[in-house]
Amino acid sequence: MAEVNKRIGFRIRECREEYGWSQEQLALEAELHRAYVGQIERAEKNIGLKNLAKIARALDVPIEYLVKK
Amino acid sequence: MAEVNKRIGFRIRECREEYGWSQEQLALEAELHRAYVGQIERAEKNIGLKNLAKIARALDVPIEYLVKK
DNA sequence: TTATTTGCTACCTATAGGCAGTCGACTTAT
DNA sequence: ATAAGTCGACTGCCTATAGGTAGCAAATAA
Repeated sequence: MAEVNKRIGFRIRECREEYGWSQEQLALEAELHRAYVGQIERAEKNIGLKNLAKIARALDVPIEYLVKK
Repeated sequence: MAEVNKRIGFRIRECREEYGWSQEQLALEAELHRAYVGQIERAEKNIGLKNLAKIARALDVPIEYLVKK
């Protein structure tokens, strides 16, 4: 998967762990499925903007923080 | 389509017009199809990160500029 | 041990990604 | 004027994959 997907996967995991959240808890907050969240963190899916926005909102960070180099 | 898609569609168009580029020229630079670029600008598709990165590179702007509020 | 969490697989369906072609509005050359 | 060219809006269509889920194995913690 593209480098940009690895980057945001890593950032999402980082933020999630700061909260001490499990993937399942994040999934709940973002209204997504836990397995899907895992796939995003592992950069197995090329996430679309809508779901990226959902996750950013759940983590209370701006989208640009997740995508920035 | 989601508000985030409208925002980036507008930003892409803005940047493209600053270059004086047609949708076709941007499509060429970004290695995408002209009709698809039009759909993104009109927020008719929920763009994925990979293609967003392609367009940002073509426009020589950071991705975060396109997604920021 | 037992409970919790994550990794991973296989699978389905909704839609993104991608393309051809038409249309109307403008511009420009003839 | 008008024919030719440019551009963006828009449609319809195909296929690749994102989005979403179930289930189980393998870590991790308690």
